[in-house]
Amino acid sequence: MRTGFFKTCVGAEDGSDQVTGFQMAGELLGFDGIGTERHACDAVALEDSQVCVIPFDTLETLSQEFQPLQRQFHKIMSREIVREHGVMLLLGSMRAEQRLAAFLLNLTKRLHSRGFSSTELVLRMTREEMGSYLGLKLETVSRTFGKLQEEGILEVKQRQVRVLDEAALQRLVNSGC
Amino acid sequence: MRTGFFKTCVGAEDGSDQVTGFQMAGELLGFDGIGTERHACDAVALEDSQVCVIPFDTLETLSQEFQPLQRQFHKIMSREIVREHGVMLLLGSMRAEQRLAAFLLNLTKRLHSRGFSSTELVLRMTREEMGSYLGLKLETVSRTFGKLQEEGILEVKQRQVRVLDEAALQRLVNSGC
DNA sequence: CGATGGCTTGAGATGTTTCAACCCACGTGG
DNA sequence: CCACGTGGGTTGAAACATCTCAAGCCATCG
Repeated sequence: MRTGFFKTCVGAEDGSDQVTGFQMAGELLGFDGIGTERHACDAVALEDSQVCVIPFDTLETLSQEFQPLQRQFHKIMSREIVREHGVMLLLGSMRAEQRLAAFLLNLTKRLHSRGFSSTELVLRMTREEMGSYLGLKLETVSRTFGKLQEEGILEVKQRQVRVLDEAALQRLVNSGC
Repeated sequence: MRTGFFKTCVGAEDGSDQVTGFQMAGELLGFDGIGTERHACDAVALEDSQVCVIPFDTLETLSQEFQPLQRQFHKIMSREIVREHGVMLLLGSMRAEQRLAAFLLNLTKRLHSRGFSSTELVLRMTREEMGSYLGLKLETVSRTFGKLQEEGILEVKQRQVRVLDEAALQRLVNSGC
C-alpha cells in the first residue's frame, strides 16, 4: 500500500464474515493467497487509496537472486504471524474496554510512526467494522467509547478521537483481565 | 516435528498467557521468531516428542538455490497466517459449543490425515489448555463437553473422546452464530 | 493410603448481546 | 434552500452466555 486505509475480511462458509485487520500506508497485504493460489480474504479500501501490485512470482524470483530481499520478505511474513497472535490474545482474553484500548493504542502507535499526532486520530472504519475486528457488537463498541470518555481517557466526537490519557489506556491493557 | 504433540503459547506482559495452537507430527513451528530474531512464543511438548531442528539460515540459503523448497516454505507460512484467521473467526464470533465443535473437527481431520481414526481420539491437553486456546474458561469447556454428550454428539470419558455424529458437529460450526 | 492434579457440577455474579427506539450528520432532489 | 431519506451512531432494558467461586469427584502416583 502506498497511501490510504484498508480492511481485510475473512468470510465464513455461512455468509458471516469478520475483519482480520486494518492496514495503512507502507504495509503489505495478500500473504493469505500464497498457500493456496487463492486469497482467503478480501481487502477493502476504507478511503481513496493507492497500491502497488507486486506479482508474487516476480518477488520470489527476485528474492532468490537478492538475499536481503528474501530475508526482509520472511521477516514481514513472520511479523504478520506475530501480529495475529496479538489479536488472538485480545479476542481470547480481554474484555471490551481492554480490547478497545489495545486497538486504539495500536492505531495511534502506527499513525505516530508515520508522522501523525499520537493523540488525535480520525477513525476510518465504522463502529461495526471495529466490532467485527474486536469480537464485539457495534453497540458494545459505542458504549465502550462512551465509558472511556466518561472516565476522562478519551474525547470522542463521532469518528474524531482524542486520547487524553494514554497512560491510562496502557494501564487498562496491562491490567490482567 | 517428527512425532508427538505440542502447544504454543504467547505470553502477555502481565504474566497471563494464551495457547495459540496445537501441533502434531509433520507440522512446523517457530515461524514467529523470524521477524525479530527472538521467538514471540513458547512451544511446549504435551507428550514425549521428537523434533528435527532446522537452522533458519540454512533453510534460507538452501531455498535460495532450490526454488521448489522456497515455494514450499512460503506456502507453509502463508497457510499458518490463514490458519490464524480461522482462529480469529472462532474467537471473535462463535459461542462455546461452536468453538469446541470446530476445534474437535479440526483435530480429527488432522489425525485422520495421519492415518488415525476420525471418530476416536485421545486429547493430549487439559481442559484449561483447550480453554485458553478457545477463549473459554476450563469450566465452560467441561460443561460444553457435557452438553455435546447429552445431545448424543460425543461420548466423553476424561480425555477419551468419541465422535458419534460428525455431521452434527459440522452443522453446529456452520450454524451462523 | 493420602496427596495431587485434573475434571465436573452448581448457584449466583458479571459482561455482552439483543432488540428497540431515537438521534445526528450528510447529501439529494424537489 | 429546505425537507427528506439514509447510514451510522447512541442509549436503554431485558435476555443470555460465560465467568467466578466453591464444593466435590476421580484417577494416578509415591
